[in-house]
This record gives sequence, C-alpha cells and structure tokens, in this order.
Amino acid sequence: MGVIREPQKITSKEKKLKIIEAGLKVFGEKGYYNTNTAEIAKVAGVSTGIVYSYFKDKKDILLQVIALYFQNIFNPMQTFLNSLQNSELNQSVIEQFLQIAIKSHQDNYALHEEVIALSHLDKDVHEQFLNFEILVSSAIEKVLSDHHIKVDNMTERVHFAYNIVESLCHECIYHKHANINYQKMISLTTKTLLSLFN
Amino acid sequence: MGVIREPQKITSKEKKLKIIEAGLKVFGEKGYYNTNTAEIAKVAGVSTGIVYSYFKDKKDILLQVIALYFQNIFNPMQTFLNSLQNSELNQSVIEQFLQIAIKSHQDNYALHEEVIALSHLDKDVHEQFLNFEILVSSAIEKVLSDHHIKVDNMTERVHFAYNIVESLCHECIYHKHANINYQKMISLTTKTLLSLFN
Amino acid sequence: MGVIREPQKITSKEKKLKIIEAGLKVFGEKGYYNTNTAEIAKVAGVSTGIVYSYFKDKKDILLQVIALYFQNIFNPMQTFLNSLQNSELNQSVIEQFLQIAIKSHQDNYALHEEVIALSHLDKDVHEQFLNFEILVSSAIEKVLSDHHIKVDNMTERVHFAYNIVESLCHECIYHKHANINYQKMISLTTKTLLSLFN
Amino acid sequence: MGVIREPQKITSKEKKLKIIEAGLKVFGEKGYYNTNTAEIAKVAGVSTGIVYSYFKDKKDILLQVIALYFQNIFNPMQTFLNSLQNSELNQSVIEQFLQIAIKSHQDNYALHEEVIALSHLDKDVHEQFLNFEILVSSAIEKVLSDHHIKVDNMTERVHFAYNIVESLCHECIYHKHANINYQKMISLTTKTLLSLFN
DNA sequence: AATGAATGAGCCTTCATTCAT
DNA sequence: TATGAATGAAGGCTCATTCAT
Repeated sequence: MGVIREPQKITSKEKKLKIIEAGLKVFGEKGYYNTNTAEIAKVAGVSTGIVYSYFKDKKDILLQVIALYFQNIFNPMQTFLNSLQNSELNQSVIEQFLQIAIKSHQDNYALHEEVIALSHLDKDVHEQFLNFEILVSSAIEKVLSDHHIKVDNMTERVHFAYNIVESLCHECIYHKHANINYQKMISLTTKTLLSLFN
Repeated sequence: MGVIREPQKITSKEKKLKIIEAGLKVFGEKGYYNTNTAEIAKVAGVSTGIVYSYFKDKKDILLQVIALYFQNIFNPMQTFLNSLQNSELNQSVIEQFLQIAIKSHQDNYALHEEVIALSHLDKDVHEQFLNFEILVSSAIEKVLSDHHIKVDNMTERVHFAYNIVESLCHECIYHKHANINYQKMISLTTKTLLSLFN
Repeated sequence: MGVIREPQKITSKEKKLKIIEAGLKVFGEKGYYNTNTAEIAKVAGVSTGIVYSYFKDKKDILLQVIALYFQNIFNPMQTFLNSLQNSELNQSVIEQFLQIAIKSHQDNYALHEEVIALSHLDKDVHEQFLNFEILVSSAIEKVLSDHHIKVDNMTERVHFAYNIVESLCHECIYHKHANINYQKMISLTTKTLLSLFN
Repeated sequence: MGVIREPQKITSKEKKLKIIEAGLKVFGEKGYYNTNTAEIAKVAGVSTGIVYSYFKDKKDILLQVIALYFQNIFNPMQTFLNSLQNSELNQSVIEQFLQIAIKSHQDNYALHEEVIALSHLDKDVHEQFLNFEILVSSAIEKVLSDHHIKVDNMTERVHFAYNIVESLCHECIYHKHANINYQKMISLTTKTLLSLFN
C-alpha cells in the first residue's frame, strides 16, 4: 500500500535523517546511478524495506539529499550576508564572501558534480537548482537594497554575478586547470563584481 | 571480443559514421542512460553485433558522439576567428562572435544538456570538455596575440572569458529564467569581455 | 508468535468481526491478491500487528471472510425453504426460489468472482465450497423429502439441480452474454428443475 | 565466464513453443502466481532474458498458454462434430460427444482449475473464455442447423447446453463428490440435452 | 492486548555484451 | 564482415510477518 510516513517520533525523524545522510555519502562517492537502494539502506543501517516507508522511491531520496546539500551550501552564505548590516560593501567584503562561498562548496564537494550533472538530466533536480539560484539571488539583492545600491538592470546584473561566482566556486573545488592561477581568478571575479555594482 | 576496427573501406567508414550520427540523434533525444545499444544500431540501420566491431563498448560510442558534437560547436567559431585577420577587435566583433557561439550551441542544443551532465559524471567526457576549453582558449589567445593585444594574466582572463561566454550560451539556449532579459545578458557579457582585454 | 486467540470479551469479538468485514469489503473490491494485510487493518481500524493475534495468516482471514460470504448467501435460501412446509412445490415456488437465490448472490456480488476463482486455486477454499454445496443440497433434499417427493437417483438429481441453479445465478449477476435473454434462461432452468423432480 | 554454449539449432518458432509448453506445464503444476519467469525459462531450457524477446511480459505468456489449452480442448470436439454430417443426432451421438468432451478435458486437466480461476480474476483470460464459449456454441449450432433441427430460443438452449456440459466435464475430471455417481450424472445430462433439442 | 516500525526474501524486467551462424 | 538471438546479472520495489515497546 505504501503511505509515505512523515516521522513524528524523534527516533523516526533521526532514522529518516540517517537515510538522507547515507544517500549524501554514497551518492557523493559513487554517484546516483551507480548506487542501489540496498546499499543506501546498508550504509544507513536499516533494511531495504523501511526506506520505502520514508521515501516514495529512489529519486525521492535523491531529491531530499539534494535539498540538504543546497541547505549546507546556502546557510553559511546567508549567515554572512545577514552580518553585513552595517558594513560597507567594499572589495574586502566581496573577497570574504567569495571565500565563504568557495569553502561551503568545498565542504560539500563530494555531491557537487553529481548535483550539477543531475540538474541537467532531471527536471525535478533542475527545479531545485533554480530555486537555489533564486534564494541566493534574492539574498544578494536584499543586501544591495539594504545598502541603497542602485544600478540599472539589477536582475540581470545579479544573475550575471551569480553565474561567475558559481563558476569560480566550481573551479576552485577541483583545480582542474593546471595552468590557471586561482588566486588570479578570484581577483578577476572580485573586480568584475565591483564594477557590476559600483 | 575482436579487435576494434578502424574502418578503411569507404563503406565501413560510412557505417561507423552512421552509428555515431545515430548516437548523436538518440542520445540527444532520449539521453545516454535511456538509450540502449540496440536502439542506436536500429537507428543506424545496422545490427547490434556489428556495433562492437567499431566501438569498444557503449561509452566508446558516447565519446565519439561527443567528439563530433564539440567539432560541430567549434568549427563555426574557428572559421569566424580566422576571418578576423585584419579587423579591429571592437564591440561589434565581440557581439558577432557571441551570436555565432550562441547559434552553434543552438544548432546542437539536443545534446547540450547531456554533454554537460556527463562531463560531471564521467572522467573521460570531462577530459573532452577540458580539451574543448583548451581548443577555444588557444584560438582566442591566438587572435589576441595576432592583434598584438597584451594584458597581464592573459591565461586567467581568457579562461574567465570562456566561462562567461559558455554561461551565456547555455542560458540563451534554454531561456530558463523567465525574468531575465537575455539581450541585456549579452550586453553585460560584451562589456565585461571588452573590459577584460581593453 | 503468540497463540491464536478466540476472543472472549465482547470488544475483542467485535474487533475480530470488524477485521472480517473489512476483508469482505476490500477482497471484494480489489481482490485477495491485490490487497495487503496493512490495508485490511486500516479499513478495520486496527493495527497490522493485532491482525496476527486473531488470525494465523492472511489466508486465515480469507477463509473466515468466505465463511461469512457463504452464510450471507445461504441464509435467505434456508429461510425460504423453511417456509415451504405446507406449500406445494409447483412452478411458482421454484421461480420464487430462483429469484431468492439470484438476489442473495447479487447482494454479495463483489466477492462472488473472487470466491469462485479462489475455490479453484486453493484447497481450503475449495473445501468451503464443497461444504456449501452439501449444505444447500441437504436443505433441498430435506424439503423434497418433507413433501414426499421420491425419484430415483435423488442425490445426482439434486446435484444436477444445484449445478444449473449455480450457473444461472452466476450468469444473472454479470449478464456477460450480450445475446442471451436471461428471462428465458430462468424459464429453461425452471422447466428442467420441474422435470427433474416431477 | 567461459561456459561453452550448446549450439542452438532449433528455430525461433520452436523455441517460442517450448516456452509456451513450459508455461503449460509449470502453470498447471504450481499455478500462475506461484511460478516465476525464471522457472519457466529454466523448464524451457532458455535464459530469462530471451523470454522477453518472445513475450511482452509474464501475462503474455499466460495468455498464449491458455490459448493453446483451449485449442487442445476444442480440436477433438470440432473433429467429432465435423464427422456427424450424415449421422442422426440420437442419444448415442450425444453420449459419444460427452465422452470426447470429458476426455479432452481430462487430457488437459492440469491447467483446467487454473484457467477457470484466472477467468474470474483477469479480464483478458475471461475474454478468452468467452471466445471459447462462442466457438463451441457456434459449432454446435451449426451441427443442429445442418441436421435441420429447429427449436424456439435456440441461442439460450445452446448456451444452457454448453453450461451443463461444462459442469459435467469439470466434475468428471476431479470426482470431488464422493457420493455422486458420475455415470448417472452423464445420463442426466444426456437426457436433458435430448429434451432441449428434441 | 495493542501498536506500527522493521525486516528481507523474492519478483519482474532490462540491457550491455557475446557468440553461433 | 555481419547478424540478431541469447545470456544472466543486477536493480527497484512490495508485502506477509515479526518484534520491540
């Protein structure tokens, strides 16, 4: 029959979380397609059957794993942006923000590739990706607004900013380009951001 | 398993190409994971068995399909860059280049998502992706060099440029953001490129 | 596993009955194989675990559900046959009996197909079926005997009668044959019954 | 790895037939629900995968198994009916027909219960059952017509006849009723049939 | 007596790859 | 060269039954 349970008791909640964390781990290590539900259950320390009490199907696990991933990425950014109430938005602040963005990506690097890949293969993951973009963009727009920064085409500028920050974070995680000096990439990004909202 | 054949006779060459083109078509339409080898063979008009004479395995087909894809993307850019011998690298030229880049992406949009996704899932596809980046970056560096344009951190600037152009092309193909004015995104990109190499 | 309980307290008895009635309902609606024990428990308003205090296993529920079903079918017939003490067994009485048989089948039509099917798949259900036959046959034989009707091969005649009545009831429930006039089928059955015991 | 495969010299048609016959055997022995596809394949001497080249799914096997079953039942009847061109339709002929019907049911007794059961559980099997009825009824109507036998309500009479013959065959296969003399049942059936079409 | 979370064996089906022809 | 029939391992999911509470 299969009613999906939203756990009420603390133990059930913890069990569901354990499954999500197991998914975060194994999806990150082996990829979504190379992981079977039995392995997730095993890593979570539960039976295969019980997984289907908490999740509709395998993809439902994935979506909740990715939700956790985005949360882990977004929270540090949000915290930092909230702390900027009285600071000036100068080069130093931007550099700090980039460091935080890069670090929170690095802390969750295992699932990073997987999430990007799946956002191009699966409609629902893609939607989560767009929601993340909106979340970040809104947070940034709010900071700019709080600091009375006004430029034309704000939406596009923020979106453009989002893109180059995301690119930067992605590259800094993997250092895939042997001949690229990433400090200089950060510097280029910082300058471009400054000129976008000067 | 037999030796992988590099076809010499014209008919064999054509047969191999037919398989690659069939892969391009069906991988684009249904995705790599949702396509089985039998279907590729069917679309190519050959038997399933013969596929394994020309390709080591399913992924080998994929890699050669993607190679063709990158060729289709790169050739128009290369042709345009070669034509710039005596032109000045002004805003108009950059805008033309962006239009060509966007168009060649649009002409191959079907496989676009798939290639990006797989480049994050598979080491070998990723390598092809990096090679494409190097190809494009080198071509651009050469043009800049031919026009005696000299800036510090050239490598990083070109790489940064590559990133924002790739982002732009990707977005323009899909227009996923309802509230974004893509003309303005093109304009922002152009300005940033100009300022990178002024 | 605990001892199977035959409930003594009125509440327990009612709980067991609720489970049987839930089984009657859902087995009739969805079929035995398409119903899981969790659903029966849910419809009965009890926990899945408690079901196994009252029933040995899923099939045990089925057997008791079917017992109830046969009771529901048989009772109206029995009542009618009991009322015939002083009546003559003419065509009119037979027609009344057929109407009652058909109606009691119709009132329980949901489980009808299921019971017939399972009687061909399961030894125990089949046995219940045979017991029902014996019950009906005996009741009929008793009526005939009470009315001093004597024919040779009484057992076979009653059995033959049982068969054609059962066939008739089954067909009248479902009207599966578009080209059959069921009034005429009833008439044919009546005549055959009359000639069996004239 | 490295198991030498025995050369397959049988044609595809024979292989498909082998699977159907394997289904006939194991469905008859263990029942449809208690048989898994692996076992059918094993009994047929093929791999599980190849089964799905010849059949859409497990139920497709079932339907073709049942089609074969009905054929096996019907052919002897048809042959006998065809041989009646110049014979009179007297009691002896009816008794012969009943013997043939009973025998062809007995020769296929293993699947008999299963087919009846599934005809009450599955729409498609039921349809096959109705088609069989139509086939038999038509054949009988044709014989009656060829012998210029005319009665009112022919359709219902033939249908009634079909029902009692089917009942008889079913009972004679299993002899489930200890106290029933089946010779007398045959005799009762014969008389009823004679009186239906006198 | 009662709960409902937990178990885990079992099933249908797919598909990359091989091999007899 | 070429065919396509054949292989068989693997995977997502269900559900009757049990057990800790």
